[in-house]
Order: sequence, then C-alpha cells, then structure tokens
Amino acid sequence: MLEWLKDPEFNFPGQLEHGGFEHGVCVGQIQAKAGLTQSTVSEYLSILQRAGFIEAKRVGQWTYYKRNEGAFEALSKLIQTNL
Amino acid sequence: MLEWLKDPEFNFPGQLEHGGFEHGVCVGQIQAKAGLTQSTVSEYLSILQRAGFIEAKRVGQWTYYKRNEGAFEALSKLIQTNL
DNA sequence: TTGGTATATCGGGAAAAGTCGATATATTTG
DNA sequence: CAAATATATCGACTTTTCCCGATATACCAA
Repeated sequence: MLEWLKDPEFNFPGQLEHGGFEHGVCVGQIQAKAGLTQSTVSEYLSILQRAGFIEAKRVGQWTYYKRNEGAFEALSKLIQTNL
Repeated sequence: MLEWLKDPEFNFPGQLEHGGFEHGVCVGQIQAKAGLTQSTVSEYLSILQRAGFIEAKRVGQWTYYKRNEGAFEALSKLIQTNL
C-alpha cells in the first residue's frame, strides 16, 4: 500500500470520481486494489497512520490517506545512525 | 543484539577470554547478556545471519558473529529509494 | 427523519512468531 | 574412545499478529 501511494494517479485511477488526489486516496480505493476486506484495510491504514507513515484527512464521508515522506526519510536515517 | 554488536568491547567484556574480538562475539556471550536460553539465541542469530545482518565464523567449537555493516547501509538505501 | 454510503471498531478464529526444554552435532581434551 | 564444552536443531507450547464478519459511527441526500 505504501508503494501504491507513491503514485496514486497510476495506481488508483478510480479515485478521479472521488474528489481527485489533492488529499490522498480514500479507503475504498485501496481496499479494492488490496483484495482484503474493508475492516482489514481500515485497521491497517490506521496502524500506518499511528506509526506516522501516512496522514489522514476526513472530508465528508470519506477519509483520504497520503504518504508522509518525512517518516520514510527519518526511518532511513534512523537505520543509518542507530541500528 | 545488533546494537550490542556495534561495540563488542564494551558490551561483551567476557569475550576477552574467548579469543578476542577479531572474528566477532561467540554465542554464549550474547546469550548471557540477552537473558534467553541458548537455543533461542542460537536460532535468533541464525535468522539474522540468513537475513544478511550478521556474519558467522566457526572456529573450533565456537561460532563468532559480527555485524555486516553493508546490510544496514543497503536497508537504509532501500527504504529511501523503494519504499 | 429515514435510508444509503463510507469508514471505524469489536470479538474471535487462524496463522505466524517467540521461546523453551530436550536432544543432536561438532570440537577439544585426556 | 570417552567426557566435557559450545552450538545447532527439533517438537511443543505460548504469545502475537493477521484477517474476517458483524456491528457501530459519521455523513449525506431525499
């Protein structure tokens, strides 16, 4: 999912009918591509969010998720320096 | 354990009586510090070795493990570029 | 307010990982 | 070869993680 979100336009074409890509991609789009149930995907996204790798924005009945690039940079540096 | 192996002289003083630090640290030293059973530590080290994070060298009845710094650098770069 | 849609949360069963004791293998020493 | 020591492997049990269906919550439209 994290890799998919690097190129939302390519990986989630259906998102066009759901408000575009400004805020990210909504859960239903990710669920369809992942082939897992709605509850599983929702929980997974919430874990990634708590871990800081993605950000959530609620707009109406949709929740949009997008990557937080800083977290990946920080993880990479953490491995370099602390591990 | 991976962090411990960054400074073997400091973290495994008992290793002095087991051939020094040239080849790394032997399993018994790591086991004592970890506070886990011998079998658990042995299996754990073998997993880290298969993953490429440490290297093993058998000398007599001892197996010495030391870090493979290249693997950490590679992981850090992988996160930067692929994740 | 009622029904429809999108997402989140909850509880449980299945799968995987962690840990142990017992035992096997390899090496050294007498 | 026999005993001692260091490490590896095996089988079982426990804990954690994964994933699901059911249900709850939030929002929108009629």
